[in-house]
Amino acid sequence: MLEYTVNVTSAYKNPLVTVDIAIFTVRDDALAVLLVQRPPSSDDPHPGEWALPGGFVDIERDTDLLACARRKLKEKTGVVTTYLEQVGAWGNRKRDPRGWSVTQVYFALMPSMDVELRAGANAADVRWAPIEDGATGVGERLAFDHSNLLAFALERLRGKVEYTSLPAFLLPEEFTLSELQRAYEIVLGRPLEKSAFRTRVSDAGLVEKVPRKRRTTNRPAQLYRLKERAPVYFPRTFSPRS
Amino acid sequence: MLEYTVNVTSAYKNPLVTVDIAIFTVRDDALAVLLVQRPPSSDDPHPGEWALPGGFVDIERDTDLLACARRKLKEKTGVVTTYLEQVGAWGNRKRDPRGWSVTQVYFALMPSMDVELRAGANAADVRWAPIEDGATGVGERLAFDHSNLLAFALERLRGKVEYTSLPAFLLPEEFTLSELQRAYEIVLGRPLEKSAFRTRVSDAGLVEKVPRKRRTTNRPAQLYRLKERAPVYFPRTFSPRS
DNA sequence: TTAATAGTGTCTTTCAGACACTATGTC
DNA sequence: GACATAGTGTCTGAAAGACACTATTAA
Repeated sequence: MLEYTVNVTSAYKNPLVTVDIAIFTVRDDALAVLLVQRPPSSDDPHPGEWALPGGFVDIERDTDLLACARRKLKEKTGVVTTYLEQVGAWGNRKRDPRGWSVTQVYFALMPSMDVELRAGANAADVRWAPIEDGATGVGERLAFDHSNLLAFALERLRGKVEYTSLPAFLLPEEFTLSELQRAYEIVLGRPLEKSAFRTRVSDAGLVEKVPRKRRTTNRPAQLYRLKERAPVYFPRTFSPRS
Repeated sequence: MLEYTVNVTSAYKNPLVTVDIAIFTVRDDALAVLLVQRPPSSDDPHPGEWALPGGFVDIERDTDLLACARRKLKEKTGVVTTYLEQVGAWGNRKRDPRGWSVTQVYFALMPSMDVELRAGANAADVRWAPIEDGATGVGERLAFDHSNLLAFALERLRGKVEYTSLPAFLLPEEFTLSELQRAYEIVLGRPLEKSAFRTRVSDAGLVEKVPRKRRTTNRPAQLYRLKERAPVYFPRTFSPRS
């Protein structure tokens, strides 16, 4: 019988591994990110400060990294099916006072109506924090290096919005094209031209009509839903960057 | 009967953390990736098999993840300054028989002339393995899940080549525009149109002339070098994908 | 009828694709 | 001069930007 006995020193020298998630939604006509407040007085670092939801990988419960991220997402929001994407990993000796640690950062997109916030264990409070147009984060400094992690997640999100259908995942299942355009504008922080936007969306085959209309105080708007669950990539970005 | 006892690290409930690197270069007019052979008989898993270079994060020596990747790169190739980018992280219970493990995958680009291969500790042999046009990896199956990791690294590389200057990092410091175009074609696996390519490169301000020419058996070609160390992003992809 | 938003058509601009053309070296 | 590769010019087509225009409902 062959044993792979990992020696104890090696185990000690292994970094800590966490998963942190930037959960985005659109609320009050603005992009918002979910924050949790760390327990006010405890042995954990940064008591009482606000942070991205996350925590240690549990090698008993989590079969893989994505499952770990989904578990944490569900614990805070109750939401299971949503868009979830890995942003990157940040690891060094100093980011966590408990030792050399690596965090796997994800971002999630969801319609705000789906969400029932739950503080749950390990969190004193939960809230949506708005992100100002063009800002790289929320108004306050977050625990650990989470302000930086949020800035990276935002940068990735804004970058991909230029050429993908990601903002559709911020909306409820059925939406009008004006609502979709508004979601793009909120994430990008700049207005888009209506005609070009609609041609682009329809050329990409992103959405399909549903036999309903949104009725307000004026002309009703056709409702659509996503044709595919997966994101769609457009042939070009919205406006050349250079 | 071969049995992997439940590893000691489980007791600490923390995953193992490794860094693996897909090091790419252009050799013999083809894209190639660096492989290392695992020691033929040892207590380590997958003896004698070929794998991407990598290994455990050393929390004593490595100040952060990038430093860890640079250390491993230098150990195998002697190269210090090169393009290095994080591709993503893969972690689950089964990928390493020693226990729940997470690997941070990077890819590196370098001119082949810079490289002096070194097997070093922990590796029986080192070699460049060519990647066929359009293939998702090398001809053989790699140790662990490294065939998958390589496929992801390749996908990322090919994707970014559509709209960035990355192939320039596969070339020596001075190069002709034809050589640059060839590097793009090798990575993309398809021919590009000369005129469009040159307009694009010059519009992007990617390169600058050096006062030398490459002399062969016909008209000499102007030599160029990168204007910036950092990659340049083009306003559009080479050819629309949809 | 008016207000308000939904939705379309047309012209322009930008840039890649195709391809022919000229330029400049070696032999 | 022949040949080979370097390098340019011109036309076309695809898709975004700008902006005016029409359509449809509630009140």
